[in-house]
Amino acid sequence: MARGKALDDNQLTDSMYYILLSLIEPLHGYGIKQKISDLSNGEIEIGPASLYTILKKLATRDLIVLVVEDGERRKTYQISASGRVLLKRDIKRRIRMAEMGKNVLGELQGGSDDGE
Amino acid sequence: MARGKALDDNQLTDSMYYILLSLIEPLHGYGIKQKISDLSNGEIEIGPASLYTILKKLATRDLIVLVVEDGERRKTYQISASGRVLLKRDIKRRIRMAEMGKNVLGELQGGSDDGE
DNA sequence: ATAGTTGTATCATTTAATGATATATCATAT
DNA sequence: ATATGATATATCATTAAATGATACAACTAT
Repeated sequence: MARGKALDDNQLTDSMYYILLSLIEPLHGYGIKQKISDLSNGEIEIGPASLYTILKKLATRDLIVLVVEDGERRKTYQISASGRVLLKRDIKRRIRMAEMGKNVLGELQGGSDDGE
Repeated sequence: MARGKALDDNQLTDSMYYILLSLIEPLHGYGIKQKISDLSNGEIEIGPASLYTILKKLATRDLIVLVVEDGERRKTYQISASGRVLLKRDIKRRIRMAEMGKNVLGELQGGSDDGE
């Protein structure tokens, strides 16, 4: 996605989505990386560049807040109230998109091919 | 999304997803624009720059094929077999992502707040 | 004829994400 | 003690995706 669509349109990129989901509970950067890997069965691996870049961006937008439990070494974040609202909205958007896909495909194919 | 992740990882960006969905039936560029607006209840509007850029990219990747029914003025495309496979895979991916979101949120909230 | 819609196309720009790289701490085995 | 690997954060330059702006032509209805 480009051109600031992500937040201008109140949409989340996949990476932001995963990170916000991970921050439902307080967690620090490296923990997020691991949680995302967990949640996705190792399917998604987010590197440090993406992680800390996005973390900073989300904090600037007040979608997450710094909790700073561990003083120095770790920076613990958590999703904010507005972040939670945006996240829920995005889950619904994603459901709508997937349903749309199933409908369009379902309309002209009984089944089979790649398996439903 | 950046760094060629979209197709290297066999993932579709939102825009590519919408366009591929529209091309389940043969359609030309401008028709795609309208169909996407239709499918999304006017929620998504894709401009010419995005549309023709992505169309070209999808054709290069053989995810869509040029049908050229209308000789000159219109260029009619349709999704290819491999495009259909990729599309189905992506629908499943999107379902998984949304389910993941619902689960994470569901785990620690009875309901309410922004609605289910 | 002229205004609006249909239709395709490209260029420069903006944003997002990543690879590479750097640095420091902590735990554990040798 | 010290070397190795995991934990932890951070930035820079680069690559890729999407878009705004713009251009141009044909068709349609007034």
